[in-house]
Amino acid sequence: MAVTIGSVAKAAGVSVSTVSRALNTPDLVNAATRQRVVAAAERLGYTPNPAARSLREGRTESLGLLIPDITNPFFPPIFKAMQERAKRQGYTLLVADSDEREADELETIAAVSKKVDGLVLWASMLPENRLAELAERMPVVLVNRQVPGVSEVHVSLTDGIAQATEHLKAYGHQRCVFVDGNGNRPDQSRSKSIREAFDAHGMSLVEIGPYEPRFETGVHAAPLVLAHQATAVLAHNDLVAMGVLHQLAALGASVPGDISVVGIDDTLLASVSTPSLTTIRIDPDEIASRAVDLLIGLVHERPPATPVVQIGSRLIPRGTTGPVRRDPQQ
Amino acid sequence: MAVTIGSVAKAAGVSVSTVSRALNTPDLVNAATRQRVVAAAERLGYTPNPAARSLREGRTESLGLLIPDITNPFFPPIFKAMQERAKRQGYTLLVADSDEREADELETIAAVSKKVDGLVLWASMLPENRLAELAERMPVVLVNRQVPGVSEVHVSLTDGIAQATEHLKAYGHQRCVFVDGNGNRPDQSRSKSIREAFDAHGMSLVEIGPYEPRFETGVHAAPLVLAHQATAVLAHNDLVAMGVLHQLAALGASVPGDISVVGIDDTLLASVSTPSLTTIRIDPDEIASRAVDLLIGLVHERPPATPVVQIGSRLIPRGTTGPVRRDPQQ
DNA sequence: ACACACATCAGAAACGTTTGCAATGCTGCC
DNA sequence: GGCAGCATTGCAAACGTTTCTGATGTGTGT
Repeated sequence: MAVTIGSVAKAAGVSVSTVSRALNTPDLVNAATRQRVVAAAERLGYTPNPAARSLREGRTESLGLLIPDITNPFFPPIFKAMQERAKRQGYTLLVADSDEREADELETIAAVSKKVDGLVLWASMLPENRLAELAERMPVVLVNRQVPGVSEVHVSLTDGIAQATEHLKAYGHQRCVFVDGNGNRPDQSRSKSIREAFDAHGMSLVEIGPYEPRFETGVHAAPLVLAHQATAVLAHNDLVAMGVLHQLAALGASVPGDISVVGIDDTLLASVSTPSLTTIRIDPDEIASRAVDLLIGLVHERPPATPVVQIGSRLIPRGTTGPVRRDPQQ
Repeated sequence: MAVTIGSVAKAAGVSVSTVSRALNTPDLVNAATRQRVVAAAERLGYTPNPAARSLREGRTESLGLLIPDITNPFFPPIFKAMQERAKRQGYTLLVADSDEREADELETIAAVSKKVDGLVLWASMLPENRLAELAERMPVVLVNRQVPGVSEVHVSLTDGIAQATEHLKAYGHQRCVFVDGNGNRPDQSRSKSIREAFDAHGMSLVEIGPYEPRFETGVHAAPLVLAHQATAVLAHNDLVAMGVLHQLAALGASVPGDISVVGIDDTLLASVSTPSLTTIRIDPDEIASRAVDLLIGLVHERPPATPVVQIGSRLIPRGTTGPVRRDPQQ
């Protein structure tokens, strides 16, 4: 039924081992026979059975990517870039969505780990010892989660936030609200960077939250921004910023006339909103490349040069930030 | 190194075949030995090697999903639902993004087809004969693409568009622009349904396009809407609608005061826009369930009851539609 | 007591591939 | 002319699993 290496061997009048060599290590076989073999393989439409090859080789030529929620528009471009990057190096990328639940994450890892040669775990919620233990057994690259001894790609918002702070300061803003949407996740670096940047610039920061990073969180935060008499909002991500934007409009506050809004992630949402959203961009291609290359390096037993790779960020000024109103019409 | 069925056998003091039976067909083994086996398996943390199992069984317990562009916010919820549905039936879902290019699609299918038991192809751009040929070789379910003899899930916009038309008519709209963002894809049913619905309600329809389904398409279309003196816009999808919304605001037209806007797909974009976007909803869970169940049926040699499954749609009225202005202030 | 069914388990084959090892024939060198 | 070495190829093992076949023992009915 299916066309195996045996069929090709028979068609070309050689043994299976010769077929295998002709296709994998062409130098080891006579030019004439090689040609017969590839012709036969071509004619029969032969492609090797990956299960058999995996079994023999102990490698699957696949990588796994575990993300909290593919529905968050931040992730699709990253997935796409990783898939592209992996494909160019001969790997298939297997994504799984852990749905933000620790239990699901464990289950998914169990289901997927044997089908791949390595894993990229994005903002894993698993306890540190489990991650360390997993990394013992197979190549693992963490993103936005720090565990001693495990390779990591870390997205640093420091630059982007510094730029956002300067940007707001230049527009005359003094008092800003940060809507923390980190929920109860382990990585607290986002709010920490923000606190430091505002301190450094001598600006006043009101933190509200932490809440879940949802649109409704922004909706909920909007009246608080007005109540705190802030003139600018920095949201945990673009989605939350959209909620703020939406509710500010409903409350009759104009953006950026009355209030400036800054998001984080530069997702599709930011570029399609009205007005378009000033946000802090994290380059998906860069994260994808670094994470995939790091992981493939680990698969090939090439330990990383540095245990943690830093990814930068930068402000993308757009339509939701502007000068603070001199004479606020009450 | 790795823990195989052999390790478990040795640890439990039985043969490999007994281990296999104890885990797969427990009825065939004595209760006492079964318990010893499962205890040993548990203790060693044994999980079967999927490559070996696939090789032996000829099945991979995986399904493939090929979509044009995961970056389109319509797809993530569908992927998520399909993954969930597949998981519950013991399958892993492998997604691949064909990036809207026919060449990539072929290549991706080649790379993925041997790793899965069946494929869901979303809006495939491949020629009919290739699809028919592929469906000969393996279980295939098409979505939004019709090929005789191949199973299909078809999203019908008929209901949703009819509702949208009535909705606009009730608000007094007479003249509407349809922004066709179908590009050069094979499936023309979207524009056809719209034409028919407007004809049936005696409303005037101006079609512009076809363009690619991008935000910029909507931006480009916005002034044309005003030029055509229409009071409503129906966009090919939510993303295009967002472009229209954005540019209408830039042109000083208020929504829904001056112009009403309707999208299609009910993506995240629709719910987070300001004002929130009236759109036609296609239930991702329903498509996902039907497609996955259909495909798994085919994998198990259960031919579908009907060759093509229809999925409905309905209007979700939100903030971008309203009554046409009686006295248009020039 | 004997045949027979049945429960329980071990052994071995098979899935498709790669690769170590050995066999063959040829070349070239002394 | 003989022999070492090399190019070329086939054979067989191995990867981990499932399942077919058969062996062994136990109980049952006559």
